[in-house]
Amino acid sequence: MATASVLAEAVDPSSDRAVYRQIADHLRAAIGRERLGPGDQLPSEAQLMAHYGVARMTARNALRLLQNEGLITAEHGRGVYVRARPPVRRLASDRFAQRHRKEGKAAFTVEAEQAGAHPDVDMIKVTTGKPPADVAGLLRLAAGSKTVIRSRRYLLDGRPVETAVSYIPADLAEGTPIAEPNPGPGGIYARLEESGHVLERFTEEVSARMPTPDEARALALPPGVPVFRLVRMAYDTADRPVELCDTIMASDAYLLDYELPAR
Amino acid sequence: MATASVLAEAVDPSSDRAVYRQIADHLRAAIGRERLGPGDQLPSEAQLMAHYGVARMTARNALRLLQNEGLITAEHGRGVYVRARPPVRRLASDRFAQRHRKEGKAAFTVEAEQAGAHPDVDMIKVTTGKPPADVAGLLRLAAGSKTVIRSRRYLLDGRPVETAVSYIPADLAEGTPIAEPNPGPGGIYARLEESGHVLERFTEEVSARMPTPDEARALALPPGVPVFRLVRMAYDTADRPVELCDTIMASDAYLLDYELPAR
DNA sequence: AAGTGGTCTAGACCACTCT
DNA sequence: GAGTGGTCTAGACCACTTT
Repeated sequence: MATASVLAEAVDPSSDRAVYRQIADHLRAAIGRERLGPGDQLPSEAQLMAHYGVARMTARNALRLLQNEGLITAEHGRGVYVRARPPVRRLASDRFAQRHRKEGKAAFTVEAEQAGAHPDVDMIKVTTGKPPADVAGLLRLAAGSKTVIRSRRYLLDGRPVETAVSYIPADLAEGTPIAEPNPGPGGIYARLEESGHVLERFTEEVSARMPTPDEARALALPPGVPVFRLVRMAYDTADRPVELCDTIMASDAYLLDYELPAR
Repeated sequence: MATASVLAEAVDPSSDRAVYRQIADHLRAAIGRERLGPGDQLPSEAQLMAHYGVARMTARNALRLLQNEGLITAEHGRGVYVRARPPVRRLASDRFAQRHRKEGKAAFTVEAEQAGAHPDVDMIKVTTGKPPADVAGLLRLAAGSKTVIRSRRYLLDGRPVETAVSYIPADLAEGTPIAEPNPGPGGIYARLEESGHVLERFTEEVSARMPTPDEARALALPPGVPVFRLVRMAYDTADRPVELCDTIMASDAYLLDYELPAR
């Protein structure tokens, strides 16, 4: 029972600061000072009510605040726990370099195995159709042009960490394994290079925001965990964009590494 | 009054989905379909109560859900509004390239003016002292070594968007303008290069999470807006790390651009 | 003064988990 | 069955903004 050690203080009812914020401050401090570590159980709502002499909603508001800060997760019927940070996957800036592709594996697989984790891909769906207007523009497609659309979800040790949708111009993809659920060894980049579209560079555009309800479901995200959105474009040696990949990632599972030029 | 047009539907009390979630779904859909655009006012709590026949907490819970998704902001005494997305600053991957520095301006200033915004820096604090252990390790400092610690906050058109703390090994910085609040034209990178530490490359490590209360205050963040954390390291031509910069950025104000090698 | 959101109380019933 | 969190009601008083 973590209760006694955590709740040494009482709230100051004369303070300007709302009572539920003061309770949250106490708990946050306990987590920060590591009196409460990842996975530890917090006092129950009933214990908070008794200890601070407050109504249930006040105790709940304190907990909700911490939940939205990403510090704790509530488990129905079990209790409230300090959020256990999942192992972080470090994405190196050279992860799409040709040398990694040569070994016949896709980038996700190579990296996961290096990290000693079991990679998996599910919810694979491959179709052909007109992409959204902004995607068509970025791929410099003529009006009405179609793309192969590949969507899938990546899992690490069974935990979903990333969903991605790729758009490849139909003239590069149709009739090739790129339009099949399994694009073969090395992934679609290997196929593109085989057909003469050697890759020259990638651009990546990173943003962060809270997930939509759909995204939270697909990635099994608890409250308080934002997502990264990565929009990556692949260019061939003729500087033609040959793929746009729109990715949503659980931000607590990733650390993105980049290298910047100094000249 | 947006009310009538927005609240066409009623909740299904027999549904498994909680009533407040159903109300949130309605409002979210109205925002998504652009029946409610940025800056538009949502129905008040009283209006939601009357329309759906629910208690106040139920209406509030619906609004809180949307607030935590970053879709709306509540303004005490005024009402609840669709969040107006601030203009986004695009950070190019070559923003620290030497050629930008040559003009005698710091990276933040150059970029802001290009975007037609008024840049500002405040809360500048420069000290000398022992850095945190992880920082010392990354800078490859001997035990007990000191650094110049430069912390500041950046504003764009008056809105705080970023706080940053730089650590520069004391042997490179002490007695130079780097240890002064104003490091002179071109910023600290120009000073480092003048003293023979020509910059070769930067690494940048990007993560995202919800802000701490301190960070939310410093960046004036409403609920539902995550932060980026950028840890940048600068290396000179001898591959010595000459600076570590730890940055917290309002994620709704930034879009990070990177370029990745394909070989 | 009227309307808005912010905080708080004191209950109720429910669904889930564990023993 | 006991304990946990999830939802919901029906009130109250307050602080802030606008008219």
